[in-house]
Amino acid sequence: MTENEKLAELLFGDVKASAQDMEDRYPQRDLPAGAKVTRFAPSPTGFLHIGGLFAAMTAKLASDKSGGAFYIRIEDTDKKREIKDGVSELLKGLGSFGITSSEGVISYDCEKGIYGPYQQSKRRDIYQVFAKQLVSSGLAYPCFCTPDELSNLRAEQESAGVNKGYYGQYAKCRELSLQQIEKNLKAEKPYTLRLRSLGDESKKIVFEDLIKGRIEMPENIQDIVLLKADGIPTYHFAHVVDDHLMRSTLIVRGDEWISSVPVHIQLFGCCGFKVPKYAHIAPIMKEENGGKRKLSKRKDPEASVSYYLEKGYPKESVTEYLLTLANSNFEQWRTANLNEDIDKFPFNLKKMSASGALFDLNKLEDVSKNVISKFSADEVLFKVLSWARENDGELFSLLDENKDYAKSIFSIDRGGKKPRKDIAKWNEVKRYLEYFYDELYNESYELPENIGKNEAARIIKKYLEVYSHGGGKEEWFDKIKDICLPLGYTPNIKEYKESPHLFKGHVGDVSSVIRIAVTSRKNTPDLHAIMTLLGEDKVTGRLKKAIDYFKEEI
RNA sequence: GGCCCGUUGGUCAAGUGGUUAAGACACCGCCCUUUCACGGCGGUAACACGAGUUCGAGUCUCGUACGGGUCACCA
Repeated sequence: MTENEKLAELLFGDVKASAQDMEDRYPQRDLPAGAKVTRFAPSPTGFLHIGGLFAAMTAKLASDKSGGAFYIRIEDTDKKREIKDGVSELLKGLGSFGITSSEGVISYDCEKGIYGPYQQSKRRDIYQVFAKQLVSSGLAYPCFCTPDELSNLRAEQESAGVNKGYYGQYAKCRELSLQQIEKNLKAEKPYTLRLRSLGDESKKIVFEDLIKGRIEMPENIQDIVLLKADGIPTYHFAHVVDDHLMRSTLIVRGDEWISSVPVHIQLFGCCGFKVPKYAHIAPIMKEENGGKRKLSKRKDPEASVSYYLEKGYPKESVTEYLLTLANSNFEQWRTANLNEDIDKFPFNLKKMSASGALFDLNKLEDVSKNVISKFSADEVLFKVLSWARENDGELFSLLDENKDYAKSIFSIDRGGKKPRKDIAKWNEVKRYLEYFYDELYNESYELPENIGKNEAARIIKKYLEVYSHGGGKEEWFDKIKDICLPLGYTPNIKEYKESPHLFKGHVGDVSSVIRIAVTSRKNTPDLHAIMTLLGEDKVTGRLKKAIDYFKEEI
C-alpha cells in the first residue's frame, strides 16, 4: 500500500465502492449520434433569475433540437443560501414558462430518471468515491488551514502583489506527512479536501466554446477545495462528477463560469473523465445612466421571473422575447411562420450572441401584443382568469360571474386578419374593459381639443334622439352619419380634408364624442360592438349623464 | 492589479475581404380609416479609436480606449 492509499483509507475508510462501480451504475445513454445531453442546475434560492430562465431555455432547446435529453438537477451544496420551498419556487417559475423535464427533480420531493439522485445533497456517497480515488492517486490532500489563516494568506499575497490563492509555496498543507495528518485527524481538526494541482501556469489550455469560440487560458495552478469541511463538494467538484455520471455532453451555463473552465478541465482529467462541450451564455444586461450592467437581483425587479408572472405576461411572450435575444433570426422566422408553434423554430446555439444584450421592455411589450393578438377570445378569457385568480381578486370575480359576457368583450375585434394589439399583459385588462362593468367604471371625460363642452352636449343630445338599440353596424353607423350634417359636420372625411373651412369637423369627431360619452375613453375597439354589448339602458343612461355633465360645465 | 471575454443606429442585431452596411423594436411623417388601433409606404440614425496587412477591411493582425466577467470551504 502506498502512502497515498493509506491516506485514502484513513480519510475514507468507510467508502467501499470504486469509481468503476459508479461507471457501471450509470451507463452511457443510448442516444443517436450528435444528440446533446444538457441540464439546468440551479441552486434552490427560490429566486429564478431571468438569466437563469434564459439559460434553462437554451439548454432545453439545444437538447430538443438534437434529439437528446434535458434534465433538472438541484445544486444544493450551500446550506447557507438555501431557503425553504426553494425547489418548489424554482420549479414553479420554470414550469410557468414551459421549462419542464421528464428527467431530474420534478417536485421538491420527487424525481425521475436513472441517473439520480438529482439533488447534490443526496449524492454525498458518490462524491466520496471519487474523492477517495483522487487521494489514492495523490491528486488530493486534506487541508487543515482555518478560514482565518486563509484570509491572512490572501491579505499577505495582496500586499506582496502576488496572485492570490492556495497554490505552490502557499499551499501549506500540501506536503503534510501522513503522521501529521493522523495527528490532526485525532485532534479532530476540521479539514477540507484540496486538489493537488499539477497545472503549469506557463502552459495554456484551449477549448472551443460553442458560443464564444476558441478560448485560451493558462492552466490552473490553484489547489482548489474539492470537499468542504462538512464533506459537501464545491461546485467545481460536483459539476465534474455529476455531469460525467449523468452523462451530460453539453454544459450550458452563464459566462461567469468561463474563468473556472481551466479548473474544470483539469478536474475532468484528474478523474479520468471525458471533458464535455461548453456553451457559455452572455448575461442579460440593464441600462443604467448610459452604461450596461447585469440585471441585479437586488436592484431590478425585472430580474426575477416572478415579475413577469405578476404583471401577467403570457409565457409565450416571454419565451418569444427571449428567443429574439437568443437567435436574432427568430423574428424573421416568426414573420414567415405567423402561426407556427414556437418549438418548430430551428434554434441554433451558434447564432447566440457572445456579448450581453440589454433587456428591452419595449420589445417585450411589442412581442407580447402580437402574441396576445393571436389568442382566441376563449384563450384570453382562460388566461386572464387564471392570472386574476392569483393577482386580482376583483377582476377575477367580475369575469367569473358572467363568463359569456366577458368572452363577448374579448371577442371584439379579435380573430380577424387584423386583430387589435392593445393588450400586452394581463394586468392591463382591468383598465381595458373597465367601462363594461359599472363596478369599475367612473366617468372622466376628456374631449378632443377641437370640440368644446357645449358642442359635445349638442352632439350627444342629437345622437340620443336617433339612437336605438339593436340593428346592424351599417344601420348604426348610418345614424351617426345622419346627424353629422345638421350639426355642421360632414360624414365624408375626404370632403372635410378638401375643404375644412366648410365644416366644424367630420364624422370622426362626432363618433369620438359619442365614444367618450359612452366609455370615457378616446380609444376603444369597435364602438358598435361595445354599445351592443352594454345594452340600451346603459348606453342611454351614459349618454344622458354625459349631457348633464357637459351642460353643468358650461 | 492578474487572467479571460466583448464593442455595427437609442435597443436587439444581419454581415465570414469588394453590400447603396439587411431586418425588427422605439421615434417621426404620409396613406388607409367612423375614433383608437391594425395594416401599408417612407424617414432620422451605426461599423469605439489608432496603426498595419491588402488593389480593396465592419470583416484579418497588433495596440489603445471603454464595457463585462472572474480571482471563496457561493453557486
